[in-house]
Amino acid sequence: MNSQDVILGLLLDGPKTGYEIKHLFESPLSFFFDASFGTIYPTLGKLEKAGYIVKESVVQDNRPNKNVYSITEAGRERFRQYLDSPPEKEAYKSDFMVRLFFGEHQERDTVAAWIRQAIEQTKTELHQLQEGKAVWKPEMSPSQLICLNLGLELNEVKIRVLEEGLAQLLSADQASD
Amino acid sequence: MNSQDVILGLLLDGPKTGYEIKHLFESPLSFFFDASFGTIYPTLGKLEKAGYIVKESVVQDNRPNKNVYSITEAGRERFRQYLDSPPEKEAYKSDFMVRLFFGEHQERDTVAAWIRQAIEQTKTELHQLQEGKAVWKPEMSPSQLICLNLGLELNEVKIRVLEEGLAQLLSADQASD
DNA sequence: CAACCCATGTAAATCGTTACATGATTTG
DNA sequence: CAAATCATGTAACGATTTACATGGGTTG
Repeated sequence: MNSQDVILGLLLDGPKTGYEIKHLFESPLSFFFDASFGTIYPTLGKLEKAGYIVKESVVQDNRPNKNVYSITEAGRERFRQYLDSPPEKEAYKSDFMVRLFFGEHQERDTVAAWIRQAIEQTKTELHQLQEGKAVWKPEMSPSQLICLNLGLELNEVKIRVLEEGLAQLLSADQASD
Repeated sequence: MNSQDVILGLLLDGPKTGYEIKHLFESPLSFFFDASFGTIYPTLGKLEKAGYIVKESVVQDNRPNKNVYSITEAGRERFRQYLDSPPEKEAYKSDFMVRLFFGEHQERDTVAAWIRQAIEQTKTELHQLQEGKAVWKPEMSPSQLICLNLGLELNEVKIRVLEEGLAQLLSADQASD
């Protein structure tokens, strides 16, 4: 899976500009995949050259002109091929967790501060997802709802496990208190 | 955070070869970060050139010679700088979830099959982590235990949410039955 | 004797981020 | 009038994966 596959998937729903695609990454999808303009525009170029999408230039008044891309039959076929390929292994890459993994080399209070900060940040993200759910829910497919729910619950468990871990860390050894 | 930071962190505990480092990625750490030989060896080379680690060649009988790397004071300082830098955003990149996100364009039974497979795979990973926990637990630091617990619980929720989602998906519309 | 473990490395290819570059219009 | 929105793109750089390349020793 790469940006080509995801962008083709997004275009299944209808023609879009690169700018609009970027905005679609501010949905539950962003929890599992994200792309910047620096990826989106070159990818659209590649997909067009390969014949998977076609560009239509739209001249606008009072706005910059835009390029609207539509998926072709070749593009749909390419997307089907992606779905036929074996799914890649999941990768939960977490800088914070790596730091925590090396926590034994730090002061207990330093690690505790890291964890508290991670909890706060996760709570913020959870609230954003919860607000997002209220907004997006009506237009989401059942499948997408599962994605959103997973994002929500993953954050909830993370908060719970970190809170429990913090408590254990602080009770385990009282040396510096 | 990149492989340099993680490898320095691993060497805080004592000198290691590239081969041994690779094996350390078969621990709870692999849940949050992984690296292949193609990353490890060039990274060790860079770290050595930068003076963050030093190499000692060890000649062995009946085995290929090995290069044992130790962290230097400059390396420890570099690791401290990494810890002082702001943690990067987490990235839960999931091919399966992306596919699920586009599930509305597939047959309901196809999506259900995807979900069932994901549940099975997650259960397998969960069991492996549980077995690993029994093995590693005695030698793990409190911080590392939090990492492991998070890995465990994240998998558990994922299974629960997918099972619930599957049930809803199948009950929501009975059209094809 | 096949398979696996030990052990190190290189090269090509792919992929992606960040920063740069531009510029009109609308909104507070 | 500053900031945000709309809108597209390029270039440099960095990171990583996969495959290739080698080869002796041990174990079942």
